[in-house]
Amino acid sequence: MKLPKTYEPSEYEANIYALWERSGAFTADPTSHKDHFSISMPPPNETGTLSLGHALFLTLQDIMARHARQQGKDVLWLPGTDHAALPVNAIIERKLVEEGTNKHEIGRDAFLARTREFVADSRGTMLTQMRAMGASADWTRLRYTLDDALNRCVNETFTKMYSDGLIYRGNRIVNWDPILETNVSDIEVEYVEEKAKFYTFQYGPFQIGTARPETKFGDKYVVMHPDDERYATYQHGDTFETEWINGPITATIIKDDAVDPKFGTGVMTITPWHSQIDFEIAERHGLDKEQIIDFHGKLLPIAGEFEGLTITEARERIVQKLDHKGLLVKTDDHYLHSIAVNERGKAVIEPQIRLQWFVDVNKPVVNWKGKQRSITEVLQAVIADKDITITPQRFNKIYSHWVDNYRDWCISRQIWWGHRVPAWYRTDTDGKQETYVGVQPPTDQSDGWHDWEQDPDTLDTWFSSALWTWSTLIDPAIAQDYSLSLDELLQLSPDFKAYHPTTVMETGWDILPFWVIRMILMSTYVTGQVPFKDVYLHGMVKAADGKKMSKSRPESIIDPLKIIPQYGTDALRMGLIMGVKPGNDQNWSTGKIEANRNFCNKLWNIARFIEATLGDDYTPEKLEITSVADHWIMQKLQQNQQAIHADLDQYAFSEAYDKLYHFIWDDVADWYIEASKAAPNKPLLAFLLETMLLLVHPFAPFVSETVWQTLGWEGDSLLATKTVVAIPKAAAAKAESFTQIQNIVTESRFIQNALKVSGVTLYYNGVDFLRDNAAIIKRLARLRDVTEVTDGTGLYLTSTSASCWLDIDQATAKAYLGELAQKQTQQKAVITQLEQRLSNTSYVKNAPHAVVTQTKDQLAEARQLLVSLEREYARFDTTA
RNA sequence: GGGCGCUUAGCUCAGUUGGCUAGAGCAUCUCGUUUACACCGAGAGGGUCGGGGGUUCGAAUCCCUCAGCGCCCACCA
Repeated sequence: MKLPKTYEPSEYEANIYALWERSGAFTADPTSHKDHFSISMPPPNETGTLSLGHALFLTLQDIMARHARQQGKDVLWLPGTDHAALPVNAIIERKLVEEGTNKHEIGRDAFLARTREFVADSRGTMLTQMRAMGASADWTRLRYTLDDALNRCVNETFTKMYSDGLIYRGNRIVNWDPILETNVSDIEVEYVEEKAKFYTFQYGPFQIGTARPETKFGDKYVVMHPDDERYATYQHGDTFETEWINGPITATIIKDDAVDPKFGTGVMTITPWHSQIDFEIAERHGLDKEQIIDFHGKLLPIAGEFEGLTITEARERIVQKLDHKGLLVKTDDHYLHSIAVNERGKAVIEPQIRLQWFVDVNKPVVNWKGKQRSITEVLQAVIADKDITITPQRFNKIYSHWVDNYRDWCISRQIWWGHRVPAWYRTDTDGKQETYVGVQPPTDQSDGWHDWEQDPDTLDTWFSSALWTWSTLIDPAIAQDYSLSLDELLQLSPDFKAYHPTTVMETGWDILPFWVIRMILMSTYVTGQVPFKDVYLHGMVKAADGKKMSKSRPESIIDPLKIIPQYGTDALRMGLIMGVKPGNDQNWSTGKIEANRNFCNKLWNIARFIEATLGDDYTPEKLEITSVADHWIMQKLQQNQQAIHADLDQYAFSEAYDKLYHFIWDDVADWYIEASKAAPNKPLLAFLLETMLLLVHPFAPFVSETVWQTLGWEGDSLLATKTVVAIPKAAAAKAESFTQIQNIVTESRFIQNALKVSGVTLYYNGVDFLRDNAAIIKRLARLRDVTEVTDGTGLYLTSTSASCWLDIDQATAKAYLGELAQKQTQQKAVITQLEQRLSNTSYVKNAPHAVVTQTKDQLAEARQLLVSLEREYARFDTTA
């Protein structure tokens, strides 16, 4: 015996993984004549550690990749990491503060050197941990969002979009984080409910409500809905004088339908510099905009005596001052509103107007299928035209909703870690400014002009992530040749030619708007291709109580690296996909992991049994399907293999897993292995094991490969690189006989259990398949014997048409009358139901023929069973 | 305000275009240590599929409605 008694995953996993990687089993070959299959791995944060979310996506993508390899495809699963600009930048800034310095003191170059050092130290951690999950990724093609080639792609794309007018620079209102001192995109902002005070002030003839009096210094426009009857006497453009915080001001009346007449007094003043809505109103009417709060969150000189105070410091004092002036009308202490915070760091967002770079999503300059369209039009078209399908389907709606509400994407960030905006500015001696945008820095020097200076900002991390599917396929060596255009780079890169569009994008539904939509945006624009044909979205793994795993509740976080040594990676993988629907969140449950640890053990022991049965001196023999059990298991094997592959082709992972689990545990272990103990078919057992290992492999690669390697039936061959084997055809009639045997065994067990008897003899009268399988039945039903007789008394079995009975004396058997009566009642109910259905002419007329036939068969079967039951019942009733 | 999802056994969840007596894992109860496995085997109990209405020969599945839970988006002057 080569297989030890128990499977200890931790003793094998690392070695098995090393064996795979060393062998090149995961290395893609773009020159292969096989069909290509490709997945871009969503690049995790390079400084992160493996979470259950990572474990889930690695499992799903690994199943896809391994399944495709088994189907004989050339597979590229391209791994990588993301530079995660904002969080990494924040970590370094915090470290600097802890050291008593800051980024401005040490300067940009030192800051970047410091950051590079930090990420280099931590990047390996994530890569090692991804391997621990068994990920069959092509590590020879590992990419990083800050690779030189990717940086070139970023600059090329930016330049191309700039020249097409898809990227512009403008003064727009942005979500400003005064703590991290950068702006963040709309979708990185989250809202937190907060109870606040809501003040109503007298403002000239009007009353206005606000929760933010500290922004009101510069307010000189009062806005109301044009149809609001209460203010019909006031005309758009009218002015009036009023006393305000720091003395008298002149205010102008503006009519705009952005105002909700039902809210408060239906009148508001606006602060265009610090509110999205106010900004839009100001834009519509060409109004002045003034900055009130600086970029550190402090009040500017316009606040007069309040200058330099923070928002919270100033608020109460301003209210007091207005109160003293008699302008405070009322205060509502129970006002509930949402405040915007940055999801990274949770700092309160202060809208600010800043000169930023934006992607224009509405300009119709993208060439898609021969037409000039806007980005949003292309994004809608790829779904409408089914160039891309999303699983589960319901996310189509969510996708459309996002795209319909897409606003210009602000792509510049005021942090240092990341791809720097490829724009340079210079001024001449008269102060005239010139902008240059290009892949490489401008080199010209002209008299009368100052030197070029690069834009200090970096790009949103998602800008480079959006290029991921194709930028990672560009040959890094070719990318160094700047004489080539971006299009030439793509066309000359073998990986791009072979693997793009990628086959499928597997990721969490939460980053559909951040990433999936933007990859489609960039890929269609730059390459003219969709980035992927299918999108598969998985759900979140939440804590056992159904709430999010959160750093604020450390006890809620499950660390996969603690689960793996305890239960094995395979158990974790299968536990994460068991019973989980695409796009649905799941709650963590150790029970599922345990169940799969047990499943691995079951598989291991099936292998041990087969190994022991074959014996050490076993030499391969020709496969022959002989017994009814053989035919039955081969039929099951064939059906399950087909069904499991079909499920996997449709990304129905939990369905495929469920079939696999029950085939192996119920059919193979509980029936076929047990039957084999009476009469083993060695070549068939060997074939069955090999086929099972192949079926299990995508789900549980470690245990399956460990068994395969330990047995060493084919020398050095790897299970990971084997392809699907054809299953020889079984005879349906013989397989059916085995189900008869199952009925006999099950009923015999049931009766013995119910009557608390054991070691009973089963008699039968002239039934061939019973004669042939007497030993198997005896063993499985734990009978004393299975004997052929011509006649006799006892308790007849009712679940089979075969004539057989258990040798149980009348007195004991009488106790079974109750069971028989109960079964009769059940059976009569079934028959009544079926008869009613068939007597319904509409049913017979309307239901599909197959369904009606099925019903008739069921009825015939049910009647037959009832006859048996009644006969048996009568026999005892009369002899009693 | 708009949208999406969920509500099925004690618990966690499957149930693919409507069609076997609605399933799984865990838990529970009974029996059992037979040399693959106690991380085991055999057997059992347990659900009027959230409530109500409708469509249909037929509804857990489709439609309407109500209730509860969760999430997303917008707004919050």
